[in-house]
Amino acid sequence: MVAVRNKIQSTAVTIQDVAAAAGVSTASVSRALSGSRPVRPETLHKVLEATRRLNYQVNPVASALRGKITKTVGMVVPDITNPFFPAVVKSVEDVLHDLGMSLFLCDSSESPVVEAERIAALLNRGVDGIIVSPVDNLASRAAIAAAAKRVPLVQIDRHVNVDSDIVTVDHGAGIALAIDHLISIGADSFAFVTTAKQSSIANERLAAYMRKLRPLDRMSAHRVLRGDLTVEWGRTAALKLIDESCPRAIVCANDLIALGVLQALRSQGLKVPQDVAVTGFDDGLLAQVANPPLTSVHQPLEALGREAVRMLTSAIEDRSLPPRKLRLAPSLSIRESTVPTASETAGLSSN
Amino acid sequence: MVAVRNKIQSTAVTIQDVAAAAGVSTASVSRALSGSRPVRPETLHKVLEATRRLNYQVNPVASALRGKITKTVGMVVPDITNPFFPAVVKSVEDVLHDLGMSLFLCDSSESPVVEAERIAALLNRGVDGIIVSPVDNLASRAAIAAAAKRVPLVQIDRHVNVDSDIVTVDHGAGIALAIDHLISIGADSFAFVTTAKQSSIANERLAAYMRKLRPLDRMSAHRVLRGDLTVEWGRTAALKLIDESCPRAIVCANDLIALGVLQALRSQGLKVPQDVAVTGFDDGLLAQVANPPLTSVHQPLEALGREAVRMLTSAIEDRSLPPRKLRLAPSLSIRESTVPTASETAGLSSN
DNA sequence: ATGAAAGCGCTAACAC
DNA sequence: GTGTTAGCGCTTTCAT
Repeated sequence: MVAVRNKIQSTAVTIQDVAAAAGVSTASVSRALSGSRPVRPETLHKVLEATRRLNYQVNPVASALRGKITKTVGMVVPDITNPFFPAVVKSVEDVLHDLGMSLFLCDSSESPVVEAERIAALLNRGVDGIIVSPVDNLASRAAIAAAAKRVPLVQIDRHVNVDSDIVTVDHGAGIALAIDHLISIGADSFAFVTTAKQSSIANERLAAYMRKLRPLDRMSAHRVLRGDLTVEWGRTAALKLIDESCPRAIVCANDLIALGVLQALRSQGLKVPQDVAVTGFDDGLLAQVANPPLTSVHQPLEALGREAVRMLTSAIEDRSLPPRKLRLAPSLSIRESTVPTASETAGLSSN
Repeated sequence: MVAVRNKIQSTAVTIQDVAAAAGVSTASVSRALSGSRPVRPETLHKVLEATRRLNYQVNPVASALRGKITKTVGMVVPDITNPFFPAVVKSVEDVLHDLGMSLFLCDSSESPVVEAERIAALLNRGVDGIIVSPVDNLASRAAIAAAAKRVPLVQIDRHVNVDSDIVTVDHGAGIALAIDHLISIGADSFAFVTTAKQSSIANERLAAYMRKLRPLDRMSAHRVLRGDLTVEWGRTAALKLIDESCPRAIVCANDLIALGVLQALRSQGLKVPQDVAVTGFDDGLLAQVANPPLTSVHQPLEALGREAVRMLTSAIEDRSLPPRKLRLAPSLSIRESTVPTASETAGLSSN
């Protein structure tokens, strides 16, 4: 006997059923359940009772068609495979569900074209708002500007030059934290390994690196290697540095790069942090699983997602709100890769 | 002048507008666009032209209310933060969008209760199908069985004992691959570090480990450490092994554990793979960023997602299809952590 | 505070 | 092959 699925099309209970059971009109049921207008306590009670008894659930599709809000939010990330994003997505999904909303997740695969398609699809679906981390400073602009005209939109982490809500951390301050720490453990020569792509965050991080180091060591301030935000580039860049004038500290633009750097240093027999100290940026899962564990600029991933949703929902409720910009403070998670060698000796040991 | 958003509520163009513009009925427009019934080439042409000219897009909400399909799929994963899942999600989202469908993503936070809530929410939203990776062998069963009765459902990776479609890899074969490789490079004593939780995949992996090793070395066959699927447990377990009788090879139930093991071995001054060889399972991002790079049983993550969608959509189209079970073949990605020491010497060097 | 009734935009019968 | 029409289940006037 072959199992056949879905024999029983559980006939959904409608608002009409509830109205009948409660002995009131469908309008009253709707009002009682949504609270859109006051109802007599007695009516409320009858409705609630019938609702519970019949196990009624509002049909969100019908509600959306009539009411013009879908209780859905779309999120577009450049690459869900980069561990930075799942952490944010998790937080977004969590908060959203507590508000009775659902999340359409889209991955733009780092392509502005795909990104524009996804945004268009979300708008077409009638999402109440969009959270997006734009792929490219320039190429993403048009689609995001257009979307922001139609629905509330918040840019998260990265952002293009569009008048919308923005939630991000202070990347410049993060880089400064990393450098201050490296200096405090005695590092006196530096390099910065980053991406060649132009994004708001890459630019901020680079500017902060140069600003901080210029007064200290012009050589270090200009020791900047540009590739992309990948492990491979981290490896390549580190090998270059080792070949040339290897600095005592390598500041990396994200954790992926930092892990590549760690691999390369190890493969060349260099000890971390004794020979070279390394810092990452993001401080997600990767920093914790690194070997040795990686000191990294911590981004409050959960807060980033939570605040993005908070901004979005407030903008959904009141569309006349002016765009706001939230800049969270980063911190530094100090781990083995830059642990001070001893309490009194401030220098990096060189054995 | 403060910017105010969404002044222009771009009045959506409806099927009526297209019908008027094309000089046909709304029914013809619907038929022409959906292909649900044949229309005269001339009609088709007029409709298409008007559609393009007005930039018409079908309203998915209205379509869903009337047509009983929403073109949405729900996916529930236990923890989007585990790099295994983002890779699968990416593939699912990608394929889905090519089919004109959208993805509701939910994270159950490894909780059967949350999982049940999310599944209920998805059903209430009228998703056409569900892809789920169940949290717990027993506790997830009820909600999944109930959902599978209402809509097509495919279990991915992990699965509970419910008559539904299933897509997974052959975990037993994967473990066998890892052990065979370790033997081929001369390992003669083993340990298995895994989770204590009961899941279909954990059980399969463990059974395969014991089955394979029993004939070779009963001592090794029973050297099994159970904790959970985390880096922390990997570290703890490795330290235990080092304390007691450290084997020459450590087989890990996933990459997270393997990374913890690598950290612990390094912290104790043991060299990988010279002193101890290590293998992981999943072979996602983590295996590549590991230091040293980790030999790992490769799961075809992209294929897993793609096949899950394929199964789901075919079940959506024909609900009378019997449940199917797809078991993909794993492979082994050999990296530095178990690289043979030399072509002729089969043994692990011990210096 | 409540009910009756009019649609939201679309698709599926049902006629022709 | 095409048009007409009746809703899908809900929210919201408009009366009362």
